Amino acid sequence: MHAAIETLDAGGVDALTFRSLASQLSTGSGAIYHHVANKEDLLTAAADAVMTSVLDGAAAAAGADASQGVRAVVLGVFDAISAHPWVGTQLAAAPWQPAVLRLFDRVGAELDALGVPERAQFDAASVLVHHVLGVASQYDAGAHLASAQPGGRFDRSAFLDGATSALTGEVDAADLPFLTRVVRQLQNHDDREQFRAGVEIILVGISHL
Amino acid sequence: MHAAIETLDAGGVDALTFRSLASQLSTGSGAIYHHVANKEDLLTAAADAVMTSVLDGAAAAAGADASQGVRAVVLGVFDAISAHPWVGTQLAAAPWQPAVLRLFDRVGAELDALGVPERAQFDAASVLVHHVLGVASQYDAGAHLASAQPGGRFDRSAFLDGATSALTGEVDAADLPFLTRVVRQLQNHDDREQFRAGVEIILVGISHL
DNA sequence: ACCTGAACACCGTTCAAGT
DNA sequence: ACCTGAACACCGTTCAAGT
Repeated sequence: MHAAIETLDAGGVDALTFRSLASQLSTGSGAIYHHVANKEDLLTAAADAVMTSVLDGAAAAAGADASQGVRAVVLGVFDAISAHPWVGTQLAAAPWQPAVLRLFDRVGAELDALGVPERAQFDAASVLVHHVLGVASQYDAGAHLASAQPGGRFDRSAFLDGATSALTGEVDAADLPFLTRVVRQLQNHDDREQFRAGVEIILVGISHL
Repeated sequence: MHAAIETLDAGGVDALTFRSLASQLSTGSGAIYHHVANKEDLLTAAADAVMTSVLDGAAAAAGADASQGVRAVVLGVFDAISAHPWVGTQLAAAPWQPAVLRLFDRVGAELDALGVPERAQFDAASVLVHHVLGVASQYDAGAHLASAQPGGRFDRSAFLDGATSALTGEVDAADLPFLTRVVRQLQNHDDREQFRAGVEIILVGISHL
């Protein structure tokens, strides 16, 4: 499992094959099936291991301030995904996998400590978790944009630079009037700041429940 | 493209191979590469086609009421994902693909019509889009749970039924105190209602910007 | 009991050869 | 110019054979 996470960190999901993992562990590829049921299981377990360690770390960072607890948890997960982009992909790939459940549970506990009414806790936790997952799913944009791009993708740097063609491939900037207009205020855009702003919007909404 | 969407609707992503698509079109597998660059491109284009048609449909449904515009768009996308689960997977799989950009742009336009201050529109649209994507990424749970499950997944029906083991595989219900406690109020839980509740929470937060 | 690694049944993708 | 479909380079997964 440790070895799998190393490979994933180094080369992403494509780099992790049963053959590569077997040779790294100096064993046969079939031997891995004695420890996991299949590849999906392997990725699920790897993501769960990362999430468990992140949530433990977030506990320490939050300290005694209940109002900062949710923020610490959720930003901790964001930072983990920045460091291990494959985790973001994996969280969004398999529904209700252990890593997501742990996150959900922890967010719910923090909301409880924050004094959110009991009947509203599930909905509230749900929005925060979905926000994290939504951001996570889009997060490896950087990694993808850094390499050569197939058609149909958004080139954010080109967009932000105000290049004539904001989009590569089949989508025309003229079809996206809002993004074209709003992009000017985003010259020094920071993914983490935007994630945080989203969390604050949601927390305001939750505080009115 | 039409043929690809049919195959995806019928059998999901696994059913769509270059060979199956080629035989359905009575051509050679290599011929498809004259129309798309690769498989990712094919899925991106298929999801974009669905999203474009959904957003056009949502325009009609919204009518003249500006305050219902965002809701109509976002619920329309949710319903489309219910009908075509592979779209949810695809939206969360490739970052900033055309389908996501169209959704983002449209949500932004609706927020503008709703009177959200200009400097707040990007953050606001971003939260709503991420919420949709987060929900989308978890949505094909039903499809997966219907079939035989490998370890490590959340069995929601078992959870909701209060079965002794809420989780299959390596995660223990005792590690999830919040979910274990809150699950009782979810006996007649409705995914669409919960999605809607999340949207309302976010809209309240946005209205305070 | 557990590991080995060749073999199987697939993929996506390419490309010489056809039309 | 466009299509064909066999061939290539991989996968995940299985399983008889070893230890």
